[in-house]
Amino acid sequence: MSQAPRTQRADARRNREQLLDKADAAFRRHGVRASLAEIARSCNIAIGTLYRHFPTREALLEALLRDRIESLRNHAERLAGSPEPLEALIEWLREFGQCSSAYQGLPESVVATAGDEESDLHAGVMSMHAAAGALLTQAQRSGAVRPDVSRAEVLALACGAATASQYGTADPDRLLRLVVEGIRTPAGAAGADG
Amino acid sequence: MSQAPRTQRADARRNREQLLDKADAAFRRHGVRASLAEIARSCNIAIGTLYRHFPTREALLEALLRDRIESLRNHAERLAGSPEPLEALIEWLREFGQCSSAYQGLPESVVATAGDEESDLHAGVMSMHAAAGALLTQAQRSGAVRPDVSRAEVLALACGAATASQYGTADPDRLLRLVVEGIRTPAGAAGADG
DNA sequence: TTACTATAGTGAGCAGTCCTCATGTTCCGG
DNA sequence: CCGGAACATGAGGACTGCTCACTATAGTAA
Repeated sequence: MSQAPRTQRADARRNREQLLDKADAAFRRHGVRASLAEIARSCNIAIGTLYRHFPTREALLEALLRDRIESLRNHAERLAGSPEPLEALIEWLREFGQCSSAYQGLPESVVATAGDEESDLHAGVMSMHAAAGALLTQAQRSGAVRPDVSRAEVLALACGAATASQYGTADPDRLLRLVVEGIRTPAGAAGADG
Repeated sequence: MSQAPRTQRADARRNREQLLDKADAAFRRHGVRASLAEIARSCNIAIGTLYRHFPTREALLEALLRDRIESLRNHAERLAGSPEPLEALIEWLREFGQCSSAYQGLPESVVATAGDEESDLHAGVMSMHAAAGALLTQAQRSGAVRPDVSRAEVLALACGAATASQYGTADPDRLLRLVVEGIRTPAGAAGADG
């Protein structure tokens, strides 16, 4: 029973926060394969402590991503019902792209992790996708976006554009706008096809 | 001067071929970080021999890529002057996407390597880009593609679409077609803007 | 065939990484 | 101040990438 301290000890919480902070920086700089020992070192924390907080690299990534994914879902829900569905979709895809390309190798990692239904990320990713799907459907109902593109296709294109923009010198916003041109309803099409 | 054997020894050439063959398979299965020791083992060749032929992982990748890159350049040059410039561009971008996404992590690797002007790949990649640029220009002159998209943007989009199609369930050809929709001249635009 | 040697092959070993766990330390409620 | 649960520690085992001193062989010439 007991009144045992329900909450984390103060030093542990401090360490956890610091680890997340430095891990984010390291993943941004070196991609998802950044050295965990280096992250621990940059916090003046022993490697064992890092593993106590985050038993695996994926756990650390999950912790970093959980907030962002929830934030993306909330953002999508906030944009639902916008009077300008296409602009809303673009705005959301821009943020989605930024998150997707924050760490090199992240999409592969997320797909591998979130595909596992046991994963903590699975549910979050699923509901984020659902919220994004609502945004897309809305833009399609408004007539701005072609009805024959799927949620998976739009997410893949936005993610691909954001990731690819890092390979070279292309501007991510510009690539996203080009992608959006591709999924818009062509000028002069009114619904029925030929 | 001397009559010393100018050419590679027969056993060395055999080993080299076998290494390239198995390395291609390993990179396809596990991405560009596949275990080199495993590749050597699958050839019944000592790890030192692999490193004798290919001093670094990048050298091995370069050897695998050189042919493909030259093939892409030749393909682009063959398609130059096609009576259907847009179809030609699409056909080439499809092959480009397939090559780009053959190994997981390849685009990052190629960009890092080819960006170095000392690299053996640099010149090949540059001339391939030039040939692709000609294809794009041709499609733009024909009026099929918007004049305001750059070569780098088109390559980035094609590469991104091909790569992203592997993250999920999206069909790479379908994504490429959507990308092409985005760079086409909008229906009902005749040059001057508003 | 044999002797010779440049070329090629070998794999133990170093260095770096991931992760574990037995041990030492610290916070916090009483 | 004490007890002990929670926490931190870092040496060490297992693995991987890569090196290099040594061995073996292909190909040449006598």
